[in-house]
Amino acid sequence: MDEGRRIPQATVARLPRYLQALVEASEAGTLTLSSDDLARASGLNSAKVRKDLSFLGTYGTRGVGYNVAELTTEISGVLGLTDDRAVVIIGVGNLGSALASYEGFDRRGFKVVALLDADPEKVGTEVGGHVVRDVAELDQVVAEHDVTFAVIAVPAANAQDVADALIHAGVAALLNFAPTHLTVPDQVTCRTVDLSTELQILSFYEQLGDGPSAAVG
Amino acid sequence: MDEGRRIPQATVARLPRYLQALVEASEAGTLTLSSDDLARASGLNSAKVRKDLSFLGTYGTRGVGYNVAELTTEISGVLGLTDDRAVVIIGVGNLGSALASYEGFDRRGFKVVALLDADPEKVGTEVGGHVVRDVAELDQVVAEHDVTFAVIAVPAANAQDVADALIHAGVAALLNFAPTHLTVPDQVTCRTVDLSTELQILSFYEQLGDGPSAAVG
DNA sequence: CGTTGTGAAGGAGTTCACAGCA
DNA sequence: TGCTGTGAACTCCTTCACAACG
Repeated sequence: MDEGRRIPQATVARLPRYLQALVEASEAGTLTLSSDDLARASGLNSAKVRKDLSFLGTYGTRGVGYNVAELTTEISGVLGLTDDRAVVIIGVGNLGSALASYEGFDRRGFKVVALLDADPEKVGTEVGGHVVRDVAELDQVVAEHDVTFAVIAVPAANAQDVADALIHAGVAALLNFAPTHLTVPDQVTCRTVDLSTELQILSFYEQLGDGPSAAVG
Repeated sequence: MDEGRRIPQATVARLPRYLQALVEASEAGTLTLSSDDLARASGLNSAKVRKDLSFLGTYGTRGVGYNVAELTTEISGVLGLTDDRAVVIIGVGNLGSALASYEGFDRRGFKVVALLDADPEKVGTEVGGHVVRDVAELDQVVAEHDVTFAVIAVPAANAQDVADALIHAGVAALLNFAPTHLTVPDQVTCRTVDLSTELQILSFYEQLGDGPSAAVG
C-alpha cells in the first residue's frame, strides 16, 4: 500500500516476468508461490526474487510464500496496469501490421485505438480490425482517445520526426522499433527494441560458444 | 588485432549502436568520429564510449578521434559479423511473417534460409519469398544450411518444445519472441524479446512522469 | 521447520579527472 | 591544443548468510 520506496531499474525490468509467472500460477489454480518457485519460473535465483519483491513492501508470509492474487494486484499496481491505456501504432508496414494484430497488448491492458501511416495507399485500408488513418490526424486521434503510449514502426529515417510529432501531440511513452536512437525530453519515456541489435548481441555470445542466457528488453 | 580481453556484457550490448553510427557516418562520407560524436549519435556520454572501445584495443588517435572504416571492421569482427549466418524462423503467424520480410536481417549478414511452421494449412504457402516448410523437417533444414541462429515466433505454450528441438538439431543461438522464459543449456545462447514486457516497463516510467530513456534489448 | 526479509559483502558498470600522445 | 586511454572513486546490482517469524 505504501509507495515511499524507489524501485531500482533492474527490479522494474523483472517485474513483468514475475507478473507472468503469477498469472500462469493463478490459471493453474495455485494459491501461493515461494521465492524459489518464482525464481524457477523466471529463470532467476530466489535471493534476487526476494530482494526485488522487498522493494514493493512486505507481501510474503514466512514459511509459506507469496499469495498469488495479492502479489499480482500489487505488481500490477506498481507497473500502473490498473486502467486500460490507449496505444497508437505509427507505421503499418510488416512489423506495424503484425503488432496491430498482436493479442498480447490487449491482454495486459493496452488498447490499440488507432493505426496511422503516411502512405496514402495505406490510409483507408483495414489492418487488424482497424481502418488505417492518416498520420496528419495524429493530434486529433491522441486527443480523442487520451493516448499516452505510441509504438513507432516506421523506417529509421522518419522515426525522429514521428517521435517529435507524437511528443508534441502529448504522448508520454514511446516504444520504438526503428533501428535508431531517438532523442526525447526528460519527461517522455522511450524504449528502443531493435531486432538486428538483438541478433548482433546473440552473435557475439554464440561465437564465444557460451553466454548469459535470458535478457529482457 | 589482439583478443586477450574479456568484454563486459554492458559493452557488448552497446557495440551494435556504435556500429550503426559508424555505418551512417560512412554513408555520409565522414572519415573519423570522436568519442563525443559517437556519444551524441548513440545517446550516451563520451566517457562511456571511450571506455567501451578501449576494451577492443587501441583504435583511436589522440587529438583526432576514431577512423570510421577501421573501427567498423573491428566491431564487426568482435561481434562475429564477418561471415553470413544462416537463420531459420519458426512460427509463421503475424510476427513470424513480419520478421520473414524484415530487411534488417540481411543487411547485417543474417540470411533467413527457411520458415517453418507446424500448421499444415501454412506449410507450402509462400511468405516473404520463402515457401513455408514443415517443422518436422527441422533437423534436415539445419543440416542443409548449417544453421546457427533461430528466431522463435510461436505461441508461449510451444516455445520450450521448439527450443528443445532447435537445440537438438544443433542451433546455437535463439532469439525468442514468445512471452515465456526458456531454459537452455549453457553452451546455447538465448535472448528473449517480449513486447508486452516492454510496454509494462514503459508503463512504470510513464506513470512516474519521467524515466531513463534508451534501452537496448 | 520452511521461507521471508535484509544487513553486509562482493562484483559490475559508470563517471570522473587527468596524464599522455598526435 | 584536442582528444584518447585509463586508474580511481563512485554508484548500482547481485549474492551471501542468517536472524526473524508464521
